Amino acid sequence: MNSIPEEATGRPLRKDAERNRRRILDAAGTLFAEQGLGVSLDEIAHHADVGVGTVYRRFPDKQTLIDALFEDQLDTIAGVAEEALAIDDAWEGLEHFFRVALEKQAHNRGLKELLLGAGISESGGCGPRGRDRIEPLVVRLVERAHDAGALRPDASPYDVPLVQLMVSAVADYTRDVDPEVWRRLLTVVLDGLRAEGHAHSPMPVPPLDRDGVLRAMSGWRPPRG
Amino acid sequence: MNSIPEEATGRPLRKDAERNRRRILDAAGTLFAEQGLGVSLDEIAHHADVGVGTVYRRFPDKQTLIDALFEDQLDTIAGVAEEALAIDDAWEGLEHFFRVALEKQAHNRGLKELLLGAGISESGGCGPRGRDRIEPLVVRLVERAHDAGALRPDASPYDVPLVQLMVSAVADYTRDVDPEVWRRLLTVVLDGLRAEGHAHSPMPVPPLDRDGVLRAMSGWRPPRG
DNA sequence: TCCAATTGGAGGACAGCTCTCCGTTTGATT
DNA sequence: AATCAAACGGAGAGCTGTCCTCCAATTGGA
Repeated sequence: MNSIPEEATGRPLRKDAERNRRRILDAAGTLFAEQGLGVSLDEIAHHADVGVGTVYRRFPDKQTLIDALFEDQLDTIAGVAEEALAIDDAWEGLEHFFRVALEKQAHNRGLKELLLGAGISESGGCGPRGRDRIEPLVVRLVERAHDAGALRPDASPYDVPLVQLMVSAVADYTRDVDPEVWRRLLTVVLDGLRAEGHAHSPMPVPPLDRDGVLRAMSGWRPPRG
Repeated sequence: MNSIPEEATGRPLRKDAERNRRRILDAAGTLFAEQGLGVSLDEIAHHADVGVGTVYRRFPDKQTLIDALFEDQLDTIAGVAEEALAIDDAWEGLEHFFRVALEKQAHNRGLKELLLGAGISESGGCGPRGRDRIEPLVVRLVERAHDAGALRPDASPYDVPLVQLMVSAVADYTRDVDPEVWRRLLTVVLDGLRAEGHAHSPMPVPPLDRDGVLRAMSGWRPPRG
C-alpha cells in the first residue's frame, strides 16, 4: 500500500496518527482475511484498539479502506498470472496459476470475495479494475495450453473463474477443519481439465474423515440471498 | 408433505384456512428454492397474499415451516442414492447420483443449504436426520466403484460432499445467467475422478461467454461471515 | 343468525450496521 | 513551559431488516 504516510495535504501525519493508521490497516487485513469483507468497522476498530471515530477520520468509508488494502493484492494475482506465462511448459503454467492464485484465496477470504464479486458495494469498486488486468493474461494462458495440446479441447477460458470459485468454495467450507483439503479437489479438477492420455497427479493431502465432514457441516452458515 | 389437512386436534381446518396453508407452503417452496433459506417470513407471507399473522398461526416458527417442506426432499436425495445403487455399472451409478442429486440442488437453493449446513439454526434440525440415511448409501456407492476399478484409487467417500459443494457453488453463482453451466464443471470433475485410462465425456453444454461471467460476478453478494 | 375460527398487518423487541458528534487528550512547535 | 491544532474514543443517532405478537375486523359454516 501507499507507504508515503501523508494525506492529500502535504503535511505528514502526526506520529500517533500514523501509528493508528497502521494498526487499523493491520487489523482490517487480518479480519478481512479471516472472515471476509463482511466484518464491521466497529469490529475492526476494536481489534485495532482504537475508537470507531479514528477509523472514520482516516478512511471516509468502508470501501476506501478495502481499496487501500486490496488494490495491490489484486496486482499480486495478476503477477501470478504473469509468472505462470513465464513458465515454458504450458500445462505447468496453467497449473501454477491455479495453485498459487487459489493459495492466496484460501488464505484470504476477503480477496476471494473481491475476485468473485464486484467488490463489496454495487458500485463495482475494485473488482473490474483488477480483473481487466487479469482476464487477458488468463485468456493467453488458456490459449497457450490449447495450442500445446495440454488442455482438453472443449475447455474455455471462461471456465477458469468457475473453477476458482468451485475450489475456493471448498477452501471456505473446510477452513476451520482442515485448511488444505481443497488441494485434493484442485488435483481432481486439474486432472479432469488436462488433455486425455495423461496420468493422474497424486493427491497432495489426505482426505477429510467422517468427523471432519460433520464438523465442516455444522460450522457452516447459509449465505444471505 | 402431510396431506391430511388437520392440526393436532381432530378438527379439520376451515376451507379458507386450508387454502391459505397451501398458499403459504407453495410460496415458501418457491422462495426457498429461488433464494435459499434466508428469506423472511414476511416475504413469504406477502408472496402468498396472506398476512404475516396467518403464517405464524399455521407454523409456530420458521424452522417448523422448513421442516414441513424439506423433510421429504431429503428422502428424495436418499432415493437418488438408492436408484444409483440399483444401476449395475458402478461408475454409471456414481455418475447418476452426482448428476441427479446436483440437479435437485441446482433447482433448489434451500435444499442445497439444508444438505450442506446443519439446517438453518444451530439446533441441527433436519440436517443430521437426512444425512444419516444418505451417508451409508454414498459410502457403498463409492466402495463399489472402487472395487470395480472405476474410481481413482485415492478418492475417498468423504470427498463426495465436497464435490457436491463445489459444483453447487457454481450452480448458485451462475443461476441467473445460465442455469446449466454447472454441468460442464461436473463433467470435468467426474473425468478427474474416474480411474485412469478412460476417455473424457463430452461437455454437455456450451461455456459461459465473457459477458456471462461478468454478469454472474456483478450479481454476486458476499456471504455473511 | 350468530360466533368461533380466521384474518391482515401495524408495530414491539431486538440485532447489527454505518457513520457523526463532541468533550477530552496529546504531540509538536515556539 | 505554554499553547493549540490535530487526533482521540466511544456514545449514540439513524437506518435496515429480522422474527414474532396482538387485536379489531371479517368470514365460513352450523
